[in-house]
Amino acid sequence: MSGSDASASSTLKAPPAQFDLPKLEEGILRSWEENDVEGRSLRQGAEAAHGKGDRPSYAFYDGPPFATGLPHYGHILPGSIKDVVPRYKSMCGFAVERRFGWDCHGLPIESLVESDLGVHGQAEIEAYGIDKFNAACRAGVLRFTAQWRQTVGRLGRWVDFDDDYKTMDPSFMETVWWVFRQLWDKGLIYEGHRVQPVSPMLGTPLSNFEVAQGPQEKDPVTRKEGHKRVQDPSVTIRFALEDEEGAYLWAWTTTPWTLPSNLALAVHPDLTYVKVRVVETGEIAYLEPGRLADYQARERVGATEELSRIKGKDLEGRPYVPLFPYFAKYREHEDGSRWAFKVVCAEYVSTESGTGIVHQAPAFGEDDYQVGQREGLPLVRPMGLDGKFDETVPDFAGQFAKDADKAIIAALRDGDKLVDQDTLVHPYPHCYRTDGPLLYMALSTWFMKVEADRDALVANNAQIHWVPEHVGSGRFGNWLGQARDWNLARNRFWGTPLPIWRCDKNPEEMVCVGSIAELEELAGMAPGSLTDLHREFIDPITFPSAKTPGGTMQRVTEVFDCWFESGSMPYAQNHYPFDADRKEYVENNLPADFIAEGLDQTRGWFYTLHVLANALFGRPAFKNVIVNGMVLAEDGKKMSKRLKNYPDPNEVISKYGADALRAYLISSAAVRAEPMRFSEKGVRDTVRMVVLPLWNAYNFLATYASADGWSPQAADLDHRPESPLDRWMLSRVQAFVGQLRAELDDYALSNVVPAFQSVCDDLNNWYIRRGRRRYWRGRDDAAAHDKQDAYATLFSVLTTICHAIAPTIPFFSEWLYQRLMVDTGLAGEGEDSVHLRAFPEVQADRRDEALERDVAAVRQAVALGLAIREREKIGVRRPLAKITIAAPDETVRRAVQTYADEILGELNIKALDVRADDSGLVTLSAKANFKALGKRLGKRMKEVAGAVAKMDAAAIAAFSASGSVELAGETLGAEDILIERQVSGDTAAEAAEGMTVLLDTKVDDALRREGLARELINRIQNLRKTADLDVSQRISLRLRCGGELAAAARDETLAAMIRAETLAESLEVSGDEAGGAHTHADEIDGDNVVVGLDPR
RNA sequence: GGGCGUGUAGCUCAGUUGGUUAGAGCGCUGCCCUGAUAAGGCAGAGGUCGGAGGUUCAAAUCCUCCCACGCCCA
Repeated sequence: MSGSDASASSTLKAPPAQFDLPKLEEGILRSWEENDVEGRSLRQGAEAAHGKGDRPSYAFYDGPPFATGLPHYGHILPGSIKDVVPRYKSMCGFAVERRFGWDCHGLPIESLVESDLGVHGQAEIEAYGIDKFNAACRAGVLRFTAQWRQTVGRLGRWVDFDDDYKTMDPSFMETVWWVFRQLWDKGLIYEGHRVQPVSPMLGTPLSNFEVAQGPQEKDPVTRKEGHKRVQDPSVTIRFALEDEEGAYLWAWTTTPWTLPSNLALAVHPDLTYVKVRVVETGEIAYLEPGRLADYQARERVGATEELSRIKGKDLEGRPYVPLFPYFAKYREHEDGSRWAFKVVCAEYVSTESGTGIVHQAPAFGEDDYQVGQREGLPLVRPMGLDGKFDETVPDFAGQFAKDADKAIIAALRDGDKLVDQDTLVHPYPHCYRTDGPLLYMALSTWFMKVEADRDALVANNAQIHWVPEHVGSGRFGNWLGQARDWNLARNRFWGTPLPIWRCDKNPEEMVCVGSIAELEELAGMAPGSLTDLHREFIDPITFPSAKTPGGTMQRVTEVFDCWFESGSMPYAQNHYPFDADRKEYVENNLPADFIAEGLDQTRGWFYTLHVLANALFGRPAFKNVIVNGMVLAEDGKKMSKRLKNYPDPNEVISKYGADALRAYLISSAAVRAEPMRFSEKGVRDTVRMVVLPLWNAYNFLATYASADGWSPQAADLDHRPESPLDRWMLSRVQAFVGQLRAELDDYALSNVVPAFQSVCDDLNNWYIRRGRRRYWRGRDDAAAHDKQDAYATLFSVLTTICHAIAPTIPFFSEWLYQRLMVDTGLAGEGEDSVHLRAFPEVQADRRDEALERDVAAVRQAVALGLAIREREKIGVRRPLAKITIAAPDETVRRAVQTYADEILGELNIKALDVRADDSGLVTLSAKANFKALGKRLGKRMKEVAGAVAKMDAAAIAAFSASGSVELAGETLGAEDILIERQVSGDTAAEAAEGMTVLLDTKVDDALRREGLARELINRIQNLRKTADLDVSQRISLRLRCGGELAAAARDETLAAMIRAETLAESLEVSGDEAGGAHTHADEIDGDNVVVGLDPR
């Protein structure tokens, strides 16, 4: 990328003074653009999809978002996941096709266009013209694609927007037809009814989405959206039993307009009903006794006399006289058996309201419809979508259903069929557009059979690797287990039309068209003349019936549920099977290797992909899926544009950087499908905790390498260094690479960033911290080869980490790669980006687990030593004479002995004493091992535990020696008692698992003076820093001080140390003057000191 | 109403087949260290483990009910 820079030196450049991640990222974006880096990566995938290239393909499906809104965190989170995995797989040698997709059809855009045009509902749209309406949808649907491309690109996501797929493309739509035709041929498609909410004023059925958009008055009781509290009639009607003279069934309804369509009465099979005589009128009635009491309590019914009790199921089948004459023909089948107007059983009948006997109009309620289907009742729907009664109900013909309520009630009263009339205020769904009440009615629609194939769906699901696992086995698995047939059709306009042509003379005769060519042939059109499959082009196409003389085949009016289109995406994005070029690719890459979407897609895209792949190919649609949880606002609420309770994603990226946002998101609970609270502070902290440590490490290397003129090109980077510190760090990095590979191979993204932070911590706070002096030596130093090792090791460690983290933080890793490999001329042909390189392999021969354990022991000893110094208030600058480390484990003892210099240097101590026995340092106490003893002892546990706790030093010693003890009548073995070590409060000691550390806190004159010398060095270094001197600047130094400080500064050895540490070529100590270009006055142990220095 | 999750320190989260001082990181406070670091080290404060019952010698963990939040379905 900077290959054009002819003057590129092979040494590392000094690091930039400022760390500005967003700015750095924008530079990387430009260089990716200039050098076609993203394009080269994407083309590898595209080539594989066309059967070219030599890389094995890794199939990734990108789920299409609706393009009608702007991208938000609900897209950015899965977008990040969808970038990390393909980048990783690309670095692992696969070709990953990554095509962006757009969901173009459906309600979101239709609703927007309805608003824009001010045209609402089926009738208005048809009057306006489907062609014009669809043209407006087409023109508007991609209005935000530029913003999407900008945000997704800025996020660093590599995905092909040029070769994207759109569900409105003719090629996509043709494959949807093909998919449907396959289902048709397999006999999986049937015509049926579904009860749907209808807005009568719009003359249109509404989707659940539209219903929920209704009046925003959230009902305080049901808390249902889209409902509004209205007053409705509440009527109780008597139905005369045919088989019992003078006896009636009392039923209740709030929708009198459905009574003309009554076909049955439902009772709960297990409820008990009473037969009573109303004292006042002598009428005999059946109903549920609790409900009767309620009517009586409200004084709607007078006193009654109970005659008998009967179970609901014993009422089943009893015939009654039709309430109205209109559909009395359904009373009996042709064979004379009872058909309608009888009592049926239904579990859903409740006793919360009404009479316990429910009026059934199968065309006007979901429950009624189900009961009607089960009982074989006819479907009677005496009105169209406009809600007006037709001629089959002559008394009310032309009246709107709700308006007819009054007349119907009056008719019932006149016929003496009304027991009670009241009103009721209750929540009822209303139209989001017209504000009028919705009517539920059974409408004809098209279904795909799913229920029959549940077993196969479940079996195929077992092959899918779900992350997290519980979504697959729980939510998704349960859903499959009770899957219902899929209503595929919508009475809408902007969608892929159902390719069914029906004969106008014989509705039974249908043709399902599976391709454009087939339709052209049927309709006698010139091949290639049909270029668009939307309704305005397809609906007018008719052709003569092949079976019914004089019949004309006309398309049914419905379009597909847009979920059917997105579920067809694996085939449709490749124009399968029509595109010969990609046919094989599609077949070879089913199921896909990987998809990722949000938890809300469980019943959405995940489901439709699965159902269609199962129906078409008998296979699952994907092998691995990461399900992310929902991103909530910081307050735990849903993110809401209206409430503005979250920061704009573009602003967050330009403020903190995309790498920070990505790292933050993919480390969150959301990648385990749990909800996460998005916090801007979290992103900010991620810069500091994830990106900066790596920058700091590079900064260190670059600072010294450029000062030293060290060149990685001249170095032997494969050299096996001798220093244990180097070997440890190299081993540590191999462990990191292995861990990252394991996590990524398992699609467990949430652990990637913590593993990276951990290795950076070891790099910065142990490897560099302990090794920094190795980089200070001059060129001619006798230990020059050690310095070479130090540079080479640090360089190779940074390079490896840079590659391994590249999929996660693509920008900073690219920047680092440019500095380490490209600027220095190490990158070869085609290696100009880290993202075109191979992911690091684990080099097992560089792993040294024993060494890693040793270093862990050393670091523990240091931590304990620092804790003691803290408690004893002895700063680390003050040297101490001796540290004693007691450890029973021999390998630990050998480790601290071997790396004694590290411990002594880090803790500023002169001598180390290692021993096995810590008996002089700690007191021992005994505790029962509950886990081991609990099961065995049961109730005696408490008593024995008490006895163990009381063991004294002698008893513990005896137990340690023999490995067994008798307590409270129980024989306890070595496993049953835990010995705990505790240092006594008055010794300078600390104990931890397997190790006890003691410091000798006695300070003699020599130690004290050395401590003072180090204090002086500290003041001088601080002054150098405030004076902003270069780290290699030589100085001359003057100190004004007296007493012990002067004695320390005049001591020959200590003075040499001061000069060496501070790069002082001269050192004067006087009692009065300490002038110079830079001076600083301070106090050490109560004595004044003035430091003066001049650059030389 | 149903299904699936979630609820542990101010924040983000660990917490193994139930096992006895409930942990980490961040933040806060104090001290220390600094010849790379925008850092770092050591410690401290901070918890009715959502609530109530129950099982058990022993419950954050198992059971029941309830509450809150999220997604999906009705």
